[in-house]
Amino acid sequence: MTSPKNDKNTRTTGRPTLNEVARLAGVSPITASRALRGVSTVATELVEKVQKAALDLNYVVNPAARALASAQGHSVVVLVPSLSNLLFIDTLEAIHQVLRPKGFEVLIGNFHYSRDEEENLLRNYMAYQPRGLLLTGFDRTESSRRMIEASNIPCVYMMELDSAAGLNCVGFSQLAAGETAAEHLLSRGRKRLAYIGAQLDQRTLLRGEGFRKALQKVGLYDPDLEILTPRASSVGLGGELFLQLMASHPDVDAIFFGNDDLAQGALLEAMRCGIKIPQQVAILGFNDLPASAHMVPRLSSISTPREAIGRRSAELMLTLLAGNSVTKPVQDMGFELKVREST
Amino acid sequence: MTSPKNDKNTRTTGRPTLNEVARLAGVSPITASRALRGVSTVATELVEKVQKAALDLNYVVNPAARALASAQGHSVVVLVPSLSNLLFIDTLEAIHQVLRPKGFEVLIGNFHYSRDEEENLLRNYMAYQPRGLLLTGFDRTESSRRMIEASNIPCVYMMELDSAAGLNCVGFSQLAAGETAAEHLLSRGRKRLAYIGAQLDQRTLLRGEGFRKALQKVGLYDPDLEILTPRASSVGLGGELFLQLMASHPDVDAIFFGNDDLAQGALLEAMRCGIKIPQQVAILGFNDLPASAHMVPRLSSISTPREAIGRRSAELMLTLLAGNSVTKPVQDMGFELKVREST
DNA sequence: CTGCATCGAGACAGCGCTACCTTAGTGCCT
DNA sequence: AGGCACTAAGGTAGCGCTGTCTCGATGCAG
Repeated sequence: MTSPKNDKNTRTTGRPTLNEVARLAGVSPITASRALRGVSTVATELVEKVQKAALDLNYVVNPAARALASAQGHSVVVLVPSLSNLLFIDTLEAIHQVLRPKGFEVLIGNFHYSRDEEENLLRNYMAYQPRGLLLTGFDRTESSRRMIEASNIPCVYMMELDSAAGLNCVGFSQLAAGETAAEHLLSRGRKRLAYIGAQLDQRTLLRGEGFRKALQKVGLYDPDLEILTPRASSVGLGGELFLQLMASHPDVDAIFFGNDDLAQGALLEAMRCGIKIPQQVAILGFNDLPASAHMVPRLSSISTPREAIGRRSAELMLTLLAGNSVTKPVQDMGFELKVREST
Repeated sequence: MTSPKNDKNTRTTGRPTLNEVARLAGVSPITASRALRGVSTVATELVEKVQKAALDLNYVVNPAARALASAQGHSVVVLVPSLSNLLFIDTLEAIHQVLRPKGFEVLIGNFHYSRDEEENLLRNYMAYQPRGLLLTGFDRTESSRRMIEASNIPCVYMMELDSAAGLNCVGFSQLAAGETAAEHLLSRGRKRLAYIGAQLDQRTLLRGEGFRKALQKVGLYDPDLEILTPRASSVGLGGELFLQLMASHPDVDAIFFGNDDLAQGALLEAMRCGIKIPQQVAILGFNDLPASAHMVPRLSSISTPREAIGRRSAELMLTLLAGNSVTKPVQDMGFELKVREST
């Protein structure tokens, strides 16, 4: 409508191009390109002129052309194992918050806790020539690993720590979290401690391992008091497994759940059958989901820095992309035990 | 490592190109292009040869080059108002499930219930020349509307229905849902019915309006029994508003909450202060979140077809993109009242 | 006043793919 | 048998942008 030249040529986008910006600013296209990208070798005066021209024309770069010309996309790929629990949403949100203002497109892939699906996503997203990869944990197929290696794309691993391999990672020690859980329950004088975990990803297993080790140290570990299932974590499942455990082992006096939704389900089921929490059984959750503090009784939990991990990972990625050296490749964001009524 | 030619030219991606595929298949690049895109004018025999060559070389198209040459991206933009409650996750997941196998990239934008932010996202994503837009609801800025109009990009509106404007939309009647809520509570013999809504987006307001109309019809509407707050919906907030309402209007005997997390918070708070649900107050939620069926007492709720809306919206988009005519632009996916213990 | 290093700006070419037009090949009608 | 419509494949030329090289302008030492 408002466009003055209504060419019949359909191959153009119709949107203003860098050439037009350059013409309006009275400089060469190259200079306009550099000015808009903030390349330092352009005179301040020209930069301003170009920026004004771009604004006037309502110019936005064509990412496809840019990617093609520079053989590099302007995106960062984030792969998470799940979206359907809230865990990774906070992290994703924080990543967006950091990366978008810097002009990076965030491509989200959900691999549903499947290594093969992650490999597939990785293969597909590589076509976009992303500038960076933000991955969850270290557990992946050999092919995935090779692809990452071969691509030479900077990579940050989230959620777990692994100081050995010299990778960039931002997270907390899942092992230590499990230990802390056990120590807290032990400090309450409990003797028969159980661990219930679902959705057996690497992190859930590590937590369980930490928990087990702490119990073994004081000679209170009983393998019968460990329920691990690959089923997806949910409130309903938590209630179910809780009842199952209480039926088979009525003497249990404390349970650590691998995720808060499981623990919440247990609290609700306990209320339904009149099991007193924490008098008969202490219940400890993990992740400190928003509802946990409001449960009856209020659920003790280990709060995880999901938002901070996302933010820090993204910032670390920016550092890597800027080519700056990374002083601390392994960033332990810690966790916090929230003691409430259920323990 | 395995690459035979290690050119010093850094501008290339290093990945195999269509030209190499064509050469290996013994056809021209353009034929290879057509073969891989499934253009029908290529002989079956050649298509097979090209596909084999592509497979052998592990060829993946360069999306940037494709987008540049065809002046069209291969992405579909989805804009949702929030990720932090689970509502839109199911929908997004379903959209992915439909669109990714067809080769479309799904670009997700979260506009945090802000019209301005939506406009911003829209403007940014337009640069990617998306093939389609999946938007939430009809409430947006005039600029956004114009941008959508001017872009000429097919658009599907999710979550609400609007038969008047001739737009493609997939959802359910928020108004009818509010009415159903009121009718259900009235059928339980309740006389003092309240509505508590947070995060006042268009849909929450419409639900409230339906609820109000149904009450007005039977002369039981009392504006004092309506709490609306722009604060974000959460379990904690639900408990808070519930207490506030019970303090100011102890005679309330039924509450419809605009979202399940609010209702869950109310149930928990009620238990804490010994308010009997549903004897003293009936509580009805909305969206039927996973935990609701496990609350104590089990929460009655209106179940919304979030997954189906996503799937159907994506399918509708595929129809539009294929250039096929749409027989039913307005698709009512309905909702379902789940009667449980809390009413 | 000349020569050299330094720096800012432009010319050129090409990234990998596809739209458009052209050409070669097929069968079918007159 | 010749001409025609039609189909299948290829040639050509860009899409909009940026890497690389080149060139002119500037500043300073000799």
